Amino acid sequence: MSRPEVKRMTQQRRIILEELGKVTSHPTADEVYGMVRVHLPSISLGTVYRDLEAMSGSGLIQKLETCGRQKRFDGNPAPHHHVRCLACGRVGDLQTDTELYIKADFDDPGGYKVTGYRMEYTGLCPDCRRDPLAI
Amino acid sequence: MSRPEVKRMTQQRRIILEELGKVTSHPTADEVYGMVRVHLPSISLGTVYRDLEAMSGSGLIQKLETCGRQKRFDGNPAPHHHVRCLACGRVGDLQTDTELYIKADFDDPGGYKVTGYRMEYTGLCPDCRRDPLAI
DNA sequence: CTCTCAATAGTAATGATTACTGTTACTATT
DNA sequence: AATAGTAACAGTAATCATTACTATTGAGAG
Ligand SMILES: [Mn+2]
Ligand SMILES: [Mn+2]
Ligand SMILES: [Zn+2]
Ligand SMILES: [Zn+2]
Repeated sequence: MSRPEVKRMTQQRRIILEELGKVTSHPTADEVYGMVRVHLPSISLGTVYRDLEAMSGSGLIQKLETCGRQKRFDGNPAPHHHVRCLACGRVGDLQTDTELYIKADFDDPGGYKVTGYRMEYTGLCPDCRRDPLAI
Repeated sequence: MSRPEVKRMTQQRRIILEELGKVTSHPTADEVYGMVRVHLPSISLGTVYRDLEAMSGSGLIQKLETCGRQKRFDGNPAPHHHVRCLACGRVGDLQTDTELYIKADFDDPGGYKVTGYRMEYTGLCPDCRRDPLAI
């Protein structure tokens, strides 16, 4: 439960940040690895993981813990909502005007202190809409 | 993306169901394995995984895909909300009266068809409230 | 420019889950 | 009751994402 932070802006971090800024696709660590390797062929996958973790800890990017197997990352650090495609796992941005007035910060009779919530919309991405395979 | 279902109520499934009904703790597959082994020492962990998957597919139990590393299981198939402790990962039931009127089933300009949402409250469990270690 | 230690590449290890494989045991039918 | 068909089983190997380790490099403060 530690929070690594960015102390030095290395080549690796600068390029990861740059590449993440170019897309709106919320890539996985592995996908970021592929994008960055084009410009820095010797980068290690471990570095990508470590840097993504550190930069999200510092608020430069977002780590999306969508309820899939893999974590996804977002170059846009501003808070906003996301939809996850139930068929292929892709994640998209969602600008919903529906205000979420969810009563967080309350005591539950069960004894839990509720301080927040995590919300994720689900649905179908453009591609899977027209070809709805087994979901 | 297949959905295995229960066609035969075996010893293994009956006992898993029984043990899951005794607790309100939302155990992981591994914890269920421990509970069931007391009554059925020769059961295999793979069987526990398969049966939990099959019985949640059939609606006999719930699979909670809380955004932690491990899946958790709930003997209560009725829909209700959950809190996850940010310190230890434990999951509790939450009876919140706050009605969630979230506009699902709409089209996003991004092209996604939004059909639902997944919601999870976060906070601190009774134990971690009084001893707030590094979160 | 020099020094320090944060960060790196490369690789091994971990941990949860899933797949495989030969065997067992429900269930329906002769 | 014996037979057949096949769902489910135990045991084990494999997968996959992620994290840890270790010797080496380089960012950036002074
Ligand atoms: Mn986003
Ligand atoms: Mn529950
Ligand atoms: Zn899709
Ligand atoms: Zn706790």
